[in-house]
Amino acid sequence: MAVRLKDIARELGVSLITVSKALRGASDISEKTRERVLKRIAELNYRPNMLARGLASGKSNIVGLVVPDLLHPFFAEFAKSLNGVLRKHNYGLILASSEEDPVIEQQEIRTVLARGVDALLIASCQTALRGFYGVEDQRTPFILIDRNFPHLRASFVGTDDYRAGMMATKHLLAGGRRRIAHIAGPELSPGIDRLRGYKAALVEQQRRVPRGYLIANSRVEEAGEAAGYAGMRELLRRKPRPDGVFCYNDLTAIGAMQAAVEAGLSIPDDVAFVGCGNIRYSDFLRIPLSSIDQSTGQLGECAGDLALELMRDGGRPPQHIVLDPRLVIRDSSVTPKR
Amino acid sequence: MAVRLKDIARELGVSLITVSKALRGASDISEKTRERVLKRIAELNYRPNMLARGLASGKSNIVGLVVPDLLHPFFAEFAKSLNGVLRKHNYGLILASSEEDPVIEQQEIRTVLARGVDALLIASCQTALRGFYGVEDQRTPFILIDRNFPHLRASFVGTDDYRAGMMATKHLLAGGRRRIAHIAGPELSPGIDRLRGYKAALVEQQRRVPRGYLIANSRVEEAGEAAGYAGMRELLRRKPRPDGVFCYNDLTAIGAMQAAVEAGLSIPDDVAFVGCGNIRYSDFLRIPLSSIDQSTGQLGECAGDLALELMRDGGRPPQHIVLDPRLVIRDSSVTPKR
DNA sequence: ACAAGATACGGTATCGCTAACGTAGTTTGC
DNA sequence: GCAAACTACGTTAGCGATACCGTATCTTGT
Repeated sequence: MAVRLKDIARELGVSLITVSKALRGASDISEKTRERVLKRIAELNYRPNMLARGLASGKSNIVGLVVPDLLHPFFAEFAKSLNGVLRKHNYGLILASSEEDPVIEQQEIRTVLARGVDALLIASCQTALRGFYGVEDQRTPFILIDRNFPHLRASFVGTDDYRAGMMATKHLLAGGRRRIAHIAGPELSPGIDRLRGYKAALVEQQRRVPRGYLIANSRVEEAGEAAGYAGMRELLRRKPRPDGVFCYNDLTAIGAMQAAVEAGLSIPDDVAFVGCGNIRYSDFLRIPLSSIDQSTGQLGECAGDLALELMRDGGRPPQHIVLDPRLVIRDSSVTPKR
Repeated sequence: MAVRLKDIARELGVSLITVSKALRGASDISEKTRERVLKRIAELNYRPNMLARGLASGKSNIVGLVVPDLLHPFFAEFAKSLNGVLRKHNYGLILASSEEDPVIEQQEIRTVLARGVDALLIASCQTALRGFYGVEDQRTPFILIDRNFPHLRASFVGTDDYRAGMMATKHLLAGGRRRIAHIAGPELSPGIDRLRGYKAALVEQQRRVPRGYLIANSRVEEAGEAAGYAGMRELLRRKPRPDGVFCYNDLTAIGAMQAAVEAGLSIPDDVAFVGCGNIRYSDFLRIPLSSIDQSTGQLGECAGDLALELMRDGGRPPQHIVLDPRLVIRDSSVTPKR
């Protein structure tokens, strides 16, 4: 097998302990011995067995991430930047996907915890808080990402979705739209809060939230385009039809725009669209999509930093990090200047 | 801390070994005892400590995946479907990203191996084979994905990129294009093979590979759009300018099309495009993009299955799994019927 | 000159689990 | 009726590292 501390120790005529200490930069070791050991360690390309170290020290140097769908650009980007932060601090990342299924999610959480992760990040798809029994009573610090549970005393890193919904809707109002619809997301905090923001923006401008202009999206996020397409088809049957649509996310918006174009409408003249998430491709779509940017990369970094903090000091009280969304205006909501 | 085997054993008045055996379904245990143990295990919501199990058994039940960029839809989808296969067999996934940097890649490979993964999947960004010293001489089985090293005796799962390049180019030829350019990818097997396929298709039709129609892409893949944009700008300066472009991948194609549109050209009438990878958004672009589909999800499954095989039987010789690409025709290469 | 502290190193006992035998007690074959 | 085989369970030794404490040697202050 691989080289072990014991081998190096014997070779160098010192004890295993001394090698271990040199490796970890302990203070009670002479400069000379340390160098001698480190030199040999480098030559042999030795790497400590992290399983053994984890078992002995109680620290695995691994963080667990449970997301509903890796393919979704939001989670992919989040995972990427989280990973970047962790790598710099010598933490590994163990990844699990729940496929938007609360049952799978619970299993995954259990197995990830059994692997002894030092912290757990979860974008949960539990609609009931109960799913979190078993995470709470672990010692392992955990952080909710993107999707919050207001009544759970836990750390959270995510977007101010209420403001996101409000900004999007206000933007449509400012563009002179009067009949603004919303294709909503699943009943988790982002969907709920964006919807609240949408409603609040309308109310603030003394408008009633129009009946029938609100499409509840029962499907999972994964089928974003299909849900958006179906939602828009429904909206197109309304009389009068909406002249602006705020969509739960960009995938939904893409599907919705597709339906509008197929119905012979012109975007944004007949109907304007705003999405959320500002995915990389928004700029290159048939009609470039206005969207709410969530600074996804930054969210990943924040979550990583917070995880590192919590691992250093487990007693720290839960923290909430909520980033402000930013509106990115493109052709789908504003007639391009000519 | 958590419940341990020892606790359950004491509680039930049996030995720790008996509990361990019941848990793992060993044969030398009575049906009665097994049930009694399993019942208690379920009640206590016990999960074995995987670090300890890994250390003792030499099997961690974890697979490592090293990719150049998680954000790239290809790798995101690959990781997703791989994860699906692994989950069904109770394997975890530890993820590392090299950010297209050979040095980081080597570090990540080392740390992942140090974590005792049972198998390692790598989409390598090493241009020199040397980067693979240290992986080879490990006992851990490993599989190259997407990017192959022809001279390395290793398992590989990926696309037939030569055929991909050939199919794309032939499709352009069949559409009556006569001046076909190629914006190439990095000098790794997919880029090299797609280029070879492109050349072979031209030669087969008795055409010379036109000088100046081949754009070498020195940048990393991540900057796909920018590279495509820059590449196309260069192609637009050629006289005569190309009437068809095969782009290394879809992101490159998106950037290239952007440049063409900005130059006032009409797609596909003035110039046709074919990409590769068939990303989810190809259908919704300004001009829907013809592309070579790589069955990415299936690749992930194949890689997962192969990894499981290799872990079961380490002595098995390296296997090559090469899936056939499939052409998906959209507006960017064919004038839509009216 | 000698107790007290600092310095550098090592021994022992885990961490939670599994592998590989051991060993009672029961069944079986002829 | 007794060795051989089978059944069900237990004992012992690790896996490769760390934590915690012990100890020999060297400084130091007064």
